Amino acid sequence: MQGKSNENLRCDCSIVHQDIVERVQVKMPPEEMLYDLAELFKVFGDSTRIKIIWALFEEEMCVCDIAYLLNMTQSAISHQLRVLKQARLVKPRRDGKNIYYSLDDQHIEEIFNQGLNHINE
Amino acid sequence: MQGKSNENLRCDCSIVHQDIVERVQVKMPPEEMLYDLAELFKVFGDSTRIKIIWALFEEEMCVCDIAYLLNMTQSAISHQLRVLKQARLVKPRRDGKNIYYSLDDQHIEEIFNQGLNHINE
DNA sequence: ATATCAATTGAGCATCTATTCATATGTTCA
DNA sequence: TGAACATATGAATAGATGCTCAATTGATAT
Repeated sequence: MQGKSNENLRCDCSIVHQDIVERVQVKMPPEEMLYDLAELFKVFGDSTRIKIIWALFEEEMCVCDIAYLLNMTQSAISHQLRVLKQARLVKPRRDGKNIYYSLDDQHIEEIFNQGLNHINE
Repeated sequence: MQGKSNENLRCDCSIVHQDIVERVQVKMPPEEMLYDLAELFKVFGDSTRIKIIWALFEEEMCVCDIAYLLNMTQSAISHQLRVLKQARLVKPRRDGKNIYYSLDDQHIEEIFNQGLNHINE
């Protein structure tokens, strides 16, 4: 009988492979890092944002252009750009009345390509 | 005056950079592909699933072990494994009463590494 | 100043999601 | 066969999320 000694654990299994768990445990990155990673992927986990990013692979665009391209309201796009901006994935540049957005990260394209590799295999 | 000719568009801007939009438009991958990509990242966009995957980087584990490692109920883990299984990211192997899960994809680690590059820059 | 236009912002709402709880399935062993 | 255990599954629920609508901010030009 191993596991769940006196600690308040939520797993109710009676037998745990203690050796395996401990080996894995020491390899796990800090909680916060894994949380941040999930937050980043959450940003990628929406097709509107994916489309925006993909469009910006090509060249910078203003909010209005993106809304037109995706046939969505400018408000919806603006909300999504805020999410992308907070994740440091895009950056704005003002030019008169327009605000042009461009990609602010070099890793995105590689991440997307690997994602497509998974989908297409 | 460009844009929104007779089509039923949702963008209410009066001036759209038609040339830019058209150039980007032809470069955009098919809608379905972008949707699938978002679906994949959605799976990565949860810290519980991130933790499960990271644990499985090390070695295969049974449901019970994962629950113990992450201090969560076995039911919660099982639900999440189902999501990962449907996304073809993990695969099960039965051994007696236990079901051992392991990673079913080579691209995941690269995707995660690029994600961490973004976070740590 | 005032009108106009692009973009942002906040509230409201419908939808989705992760977990919990209870129950079912499937395997082993006596 | 039946008891014990590991896992899966379905319903219920609280919290998150993406869009809409209305109002606001900020810039330009007359």
